[in-house]
Amino acid sequence: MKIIKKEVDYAIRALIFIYEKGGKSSITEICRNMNAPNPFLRKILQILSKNGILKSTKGIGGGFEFNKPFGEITLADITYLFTEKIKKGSCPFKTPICSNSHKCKLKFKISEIEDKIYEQLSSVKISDLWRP
Amino acid sequence: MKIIKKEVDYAIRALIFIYEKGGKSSITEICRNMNAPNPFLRKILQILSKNGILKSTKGIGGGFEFNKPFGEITLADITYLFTEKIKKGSCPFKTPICSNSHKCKLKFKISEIEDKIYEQLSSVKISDLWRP
DNA sequence: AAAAAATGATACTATTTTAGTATCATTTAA
DNA sequence: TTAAATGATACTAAAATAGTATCATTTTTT
Ligand code: FES
Ligand code: FES
Repeated sequence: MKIIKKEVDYAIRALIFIYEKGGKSSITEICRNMNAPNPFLRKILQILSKNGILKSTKGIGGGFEFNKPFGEITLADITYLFTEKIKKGSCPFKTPICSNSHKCKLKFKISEIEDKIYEQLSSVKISDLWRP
Repeated sequence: MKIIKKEVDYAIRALIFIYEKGGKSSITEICRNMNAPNPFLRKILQILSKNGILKSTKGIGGGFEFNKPFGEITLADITYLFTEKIKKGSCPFKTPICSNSHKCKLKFKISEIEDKIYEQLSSVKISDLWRP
């Protein structure tokens, strides 16, 4: 089971790099220092920007900086942006198995499972990964 | 996040069908009654057979039957057969993030997460899905 | 005003994983 | 001996993930 996508991986490294740089950096600079493809990382940081984790400034001297304290960002915050969440109470099968889908316990179990995943991911801060 | 793969989906339906048929059935018969492609289901049930959930008999009148009581088979038992498990203590990132990977907490958190997933899936029996 | 250096938006392509097919071999009952 | 089943395995198709390309917009510097 793959829990961390490539996008989340890059996003986290980029955040750590920006933090090390004193809180602000540009795609070009980040990519020079970590092994990520420039346009891909750009797409990723744009998503972090649109979702309030970073904020961006255009033009010369611009780049990305934190919009939320580094120490408060969790793995869940990042993962959430790149993975589709299961709708509560929707059947995980292509066509429902249960004859009385109304009484089905699995549907809720499945979203409980997802909740647990996020609960765990929420307990890990990006700053916990940085030089532990 | 997708938790139930197509193979798991088909496997569960097939098990329920076999159970309804009195404990034994053949691929041809199962496929006539549920909407799964014959050679794909065959590959799936072969895996259940090799892993002690079903047992098979060849030749005319042959087919698949339970090797383990229907009521004891859990969603975890089936999922387990079709998804690669994370190795305990392996870094979830392409290249490790932590400078001192020895002290890394995330590595273990990630396998804890997987354990929780299986814990939840273990609590759902296939028979729970059958006409709940 | 113009050029340069940054991000924003978005459509396209490649790679990998998941899903499904085809085929030949083996077993067993009629 | 043939038909009806599974075993093994290599191949192909579809979907999801990963990555590229390009043009637009903003901002600073000259
Ligand atoms: S209705 Fe889908 S598993 Fe119960
Ligand atoms: S060593 Fe990989 S996240 Fe810590």
